[in-house]
Amino acid sequence: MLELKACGEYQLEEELSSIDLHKVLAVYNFSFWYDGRSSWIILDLRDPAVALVSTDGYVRLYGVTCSEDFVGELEHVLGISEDLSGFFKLGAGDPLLGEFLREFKGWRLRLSPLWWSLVIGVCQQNASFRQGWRMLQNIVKLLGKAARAGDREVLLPPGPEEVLASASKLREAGVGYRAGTIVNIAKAFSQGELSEELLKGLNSREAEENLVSIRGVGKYTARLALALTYRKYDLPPVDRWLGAIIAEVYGVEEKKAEGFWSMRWGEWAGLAAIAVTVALDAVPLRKALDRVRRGILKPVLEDIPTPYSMWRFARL
DNA sequence: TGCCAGGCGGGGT
DNA sequence: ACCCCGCATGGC
Repeated sequence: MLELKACGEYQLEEELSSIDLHKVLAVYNFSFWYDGRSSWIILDLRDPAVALVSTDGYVRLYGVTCSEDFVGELEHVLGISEDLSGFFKLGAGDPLLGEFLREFKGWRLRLSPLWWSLVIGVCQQNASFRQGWRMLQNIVKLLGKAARAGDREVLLPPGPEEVLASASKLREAGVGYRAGTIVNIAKAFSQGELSEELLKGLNSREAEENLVSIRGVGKYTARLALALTYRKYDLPPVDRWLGAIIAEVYGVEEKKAEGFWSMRWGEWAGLAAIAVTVALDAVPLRKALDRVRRGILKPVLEDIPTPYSMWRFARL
């Protein structure tokens, strides 16, 4: 098994004054990474490194090789120094997100490696929230790699190489025809055509252009990945679900929803798009429209998996 | 049991 | 620039 060395422990302090770590760790997390008290955070998949972060701010760092950069990298992944004041100001009183933003002021989006963000996007294609996250759970369980961090064990998502080495297992994970796209992405990484560093310096347009050149990766998947990996929020991933909700709430035509959303949220449009999925518990479109009409605009469901509650469910 | 769902690409017009 | 269809899979 992969052995990760203990690379140090420390307490997050002043950074936490405005952060609600439970919300940061709970949103879009799996039960095998977060148990309500502490969560595994992936710092690096290539040269594996993880952090175990408790809701009280205590941090343990582990890696195949230790690096001074782990502390800064963790802060980046958790978003604890991200200044969202402009976002919250812009969202105050918004008919769709206003209430959610008041309650989730301490939430920050956790980042994923580019490779994994793209897989997340692909699994959302033409599937319900629940089916998509079940695929991801299956991929980690069937193809992931176990690592020992100190006296604990952690399951890491497969990297591109692991996926290429056992691509047939993708079908077992229930991803259907998406398997081809995931393999295409894995090849792009493996052959060096694509890397997280490569896109970092590009603006969102250029990065999107680069990503959609992979067969099976379109605008939605590319933009979701830009938000989930780089906090590039200026190009929002607006799918049919969000488009229909925007049309309902703001009274615009569905085909103009994306343009409206970009205008409304500016540099925060991508984060706002993701926030809507959390606020509405990612329920299927009909129910989401119904909730919007009834004004239920923050997470309320506990008994079924939702973006905010899925960490409680061993099986999605 | 048949639909059909946070997309996508390829084919039409 | 649109519009429309098929697509693997699993849940309702």
